[in-house]
Amino acid sequence: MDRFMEPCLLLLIAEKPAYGYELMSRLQDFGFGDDQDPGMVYRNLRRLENQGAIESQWDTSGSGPARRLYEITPDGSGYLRTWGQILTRNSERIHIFLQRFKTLKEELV
Amino acid sequence: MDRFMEPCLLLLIAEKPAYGYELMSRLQDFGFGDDQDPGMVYRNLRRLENQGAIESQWDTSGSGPARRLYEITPDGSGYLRTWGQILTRNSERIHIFLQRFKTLKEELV
DNA sequence: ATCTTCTATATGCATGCGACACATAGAGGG
DNA sequence: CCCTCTATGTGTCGCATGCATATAGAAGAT
Repeated sequence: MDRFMEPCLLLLIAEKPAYGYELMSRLQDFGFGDDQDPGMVYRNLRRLENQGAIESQWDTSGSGPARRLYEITPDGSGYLRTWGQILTRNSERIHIFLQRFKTLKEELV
Repeated sequence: MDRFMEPCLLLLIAEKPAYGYELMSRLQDFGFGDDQDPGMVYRNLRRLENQGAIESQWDTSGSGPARRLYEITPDGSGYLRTWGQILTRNSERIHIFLQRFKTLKEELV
């Protein structure tokens, strides 16, 4: 899956502003492992912020170390819609493959 | 799409032995561009052959430059089945994303 | 008091794929 | 003789991923 984490993070943040550490576990909804590498998550968040898709502010309230609260921007909503189109297309391509693969297997019977 | 060309080439060759140049255009079935980069195709074929998934023999009959005829091996059939599982799973993950994305959009109305 | 664990964010490095350009070469037609 | 089509490759660069590692606050255990 190519950069699949990016649209998932965008969607999760669009649903509800969130922290990086929290997003790490919420990514499991989309089939990411529960042992998800933190590095990937934070790097993706950093890139999205550099692109202007999300914005963050430090949150020092609550216990434990300071954490960044991420929110989606209007630009980010646009990126998310684009990702929706890309993934719809990818889903169609995979579907074509799987259909043809299934046909091939049946012919071998 | 991550390495999506590899299973597509395997499937096409499994359906019928083929030449690289021919496969370049047949890849369009799976949404690859008609201006497909030859480099990627030949590198993928080379890798598959190194992995033992396919075998080739030079074909000097016919007009034009010599060409390699690729055929799938038993190992290659195994790889193809594995790819089928991987892509089924990826398709499910994308489906989850698209469903949730759709839900989010509807809530915004 | 100190040690470990949990929360939370971040960097360093190696590897490998993809995108683009470029190279080589046989065969046929104008 | 040049151009185009067929056919198979290599060179290079950027970037994403995977794995390890660093930093640090806070809470609970001994």
